[in-house]
Amino acid sequence: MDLKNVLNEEQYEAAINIEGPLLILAGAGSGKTRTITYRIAHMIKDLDIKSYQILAITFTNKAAKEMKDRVRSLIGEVAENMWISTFHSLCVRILRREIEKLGYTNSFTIYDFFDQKTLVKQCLEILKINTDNFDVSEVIRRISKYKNEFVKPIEALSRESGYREKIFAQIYELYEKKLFENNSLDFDNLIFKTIELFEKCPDVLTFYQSKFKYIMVDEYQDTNYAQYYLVKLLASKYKNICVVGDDDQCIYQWRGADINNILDFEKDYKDTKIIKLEKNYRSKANILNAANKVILNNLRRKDKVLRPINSEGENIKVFKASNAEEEALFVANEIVRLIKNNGYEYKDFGILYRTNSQSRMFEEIFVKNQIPYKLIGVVRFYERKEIKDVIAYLKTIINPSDEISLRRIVNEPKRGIGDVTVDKLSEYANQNSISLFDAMVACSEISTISARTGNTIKEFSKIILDMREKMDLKPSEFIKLILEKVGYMTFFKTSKDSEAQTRLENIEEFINAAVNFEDLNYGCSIEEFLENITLVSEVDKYDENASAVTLMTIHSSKGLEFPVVFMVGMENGIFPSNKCFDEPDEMEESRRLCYVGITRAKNLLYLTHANVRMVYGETNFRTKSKFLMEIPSNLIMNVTFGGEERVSNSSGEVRTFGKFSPTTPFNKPKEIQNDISEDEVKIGRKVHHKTFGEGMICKVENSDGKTRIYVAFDNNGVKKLELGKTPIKFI
DNA sequence: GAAATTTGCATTTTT
DNA sequence: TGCAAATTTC
Repeated sequence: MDLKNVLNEEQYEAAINIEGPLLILAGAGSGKTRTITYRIAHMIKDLDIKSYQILAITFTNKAAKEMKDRVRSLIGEVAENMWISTFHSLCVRILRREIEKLGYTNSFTIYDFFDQKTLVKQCLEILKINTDNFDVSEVIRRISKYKNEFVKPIEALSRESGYREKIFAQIYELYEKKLFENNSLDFDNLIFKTIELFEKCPDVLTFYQSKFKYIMVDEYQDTNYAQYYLVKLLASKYKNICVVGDDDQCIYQWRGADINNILDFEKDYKDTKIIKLEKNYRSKANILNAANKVILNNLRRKDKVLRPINSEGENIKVFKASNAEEEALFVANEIVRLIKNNGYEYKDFGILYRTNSQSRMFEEIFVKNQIPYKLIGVVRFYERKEIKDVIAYLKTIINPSDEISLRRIVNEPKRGIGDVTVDKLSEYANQNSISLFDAMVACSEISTISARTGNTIKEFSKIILDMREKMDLKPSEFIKLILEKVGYMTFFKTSKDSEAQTRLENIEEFINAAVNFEDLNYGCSIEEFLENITLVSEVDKYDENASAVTLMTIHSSKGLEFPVVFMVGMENGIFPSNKCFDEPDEMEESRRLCYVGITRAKNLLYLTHANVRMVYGETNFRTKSKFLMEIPSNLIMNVTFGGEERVSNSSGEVRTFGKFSPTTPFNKPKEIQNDISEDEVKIGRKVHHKTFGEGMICKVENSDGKTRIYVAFDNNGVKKLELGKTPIKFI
């Protein structure tokens, strides 16, 4: 391969240094993925390294897929045997083969956050711990922390001395025991158990060490201790380890990512070669310089600077809005203007914010102005109740020990197996040391359960047992069959719930997802399908070609780029958050986040902040973000809504900046749901209620300054509602 | 049990 | 403020 022609000098060096430890410090937009894919292609094509000897680890499935596609396009199907995967899917793959050595069975299920929550609640109940002092999420965080640091329950118990800490360790111990009994693993366990497996079975470790002669890890700055340790174990035989990362982009410390992993890489691996990729191909020079200046304020970082390849570009546009609404209007207006005058498309815009709750105002304004947008990362499809129920059915069938899933669906749809019955079954199961499901099968042995309930239980367990015989069906067929057998669809079809229709559609969508998966993975099993949906995130599904503006948190934007970026809510207290002002580490992480946000922009960068904003129900004056002040003023251009602008450079000159087009389809915001003016309330008008669905106003009543309306709902009869208090919208 | 009402609480979430 | 969870009410 003619690498010299397609790579720059540093990239070339990175691509040809194959033996021994290599640290690639790759700044944002420096052609990192390109370098890695050529590196792999070079190894296979020029050096005759076998593809099955290569392991490449990424953080997202999307990144893994992209890398695989790009390698494939360079060298063709030989790439197929290469392991390119996320940490988690790598571990699942190993564990599915070997976990029996740890006493689990290979049909183990993976628990998501919600399953974890349920399990922790169970643990707290068993240990009789008052939930006032021990918040479930806090417990999960602590447990996760232990696992990220590879601390086993026994070690946690012996190391903790504080009163609370001891209790956390106790919960951790029980939680692990329960997970084991359920033959289930949580996300952190996938990595934890793989390490445990390697420690316990040196022959297994040796096998993988020998297999993976060449290892690459992307986004190394965001690895936690457990991941670091796992990589270290795997790489210790050949030490052909290449890690790629950017300490300035470490934004997951709060989740256990240890920035020292990248900062100390040279200490960990003797004779490390370091290559810096500092040429930035993505952003205009002004944008890049701003990013460089901001990040310079961090103390703990590797010395490097991003050098622009592109021209200066326009100045960074800063807009001070009087309030949140104006901020959103401004953004909407700019989008419309740029599309009209400068040939941009909707998909060229990314709106980035610190917290998901900030998206609301933008959505509202975009809806009103018919700007198509896609929201990433708020309500995840697989987190909807009905979808989780279907998944719980699958998990119950696949893994007979999974009590969490079984409990979830045992009375869903309602079939008369309530809490009392489940408690009886559970007690029997404990006494006889069998699983809850086996207790159900043997329910006739339990004297306290009536014959009628017993029959229902038998009927239910028979369905599950029958389904276990049908696991060779295609996933979509399998899902359809189970739903039919338990009458789930019929339940929704006859349900009065106004959400029923949506739920039904979601389930159909879920079946479609199964069909899609089958098409892409011929002959795949239900287990594979299930695994895929548990391990795939929202950002993975981000479609860069969809014609819509993207709204997402800065965190989710890592690895993406947009021709035009709006970073909104640039105010102290939001970004950086209040906490950062007390904790320097948090401030630095926040600054890195700011750096990530800025470097997403290719051509234009907008930073907006509001003078007044409502936060937690309180309206207060706001100050502009500390980070904004860190950008040299000669790179900034203050803009105003209408069109004129003021340049805040030293010379104080004023230029004109894109006039507001009169044809811009712009409406001032109209009613928000709760301040509907009374004269709009007319009999016959159609409304939508949050819980009751659609209906029509049939009577209006005015008394003591309140307006009450009577609405005949399509599915829920007539309700009397107070205007302004009830969540309705006109349709 | 479901619906209405009150209370509480509030970053970021690659898997 | 706006929401989800907890609690009370019907």
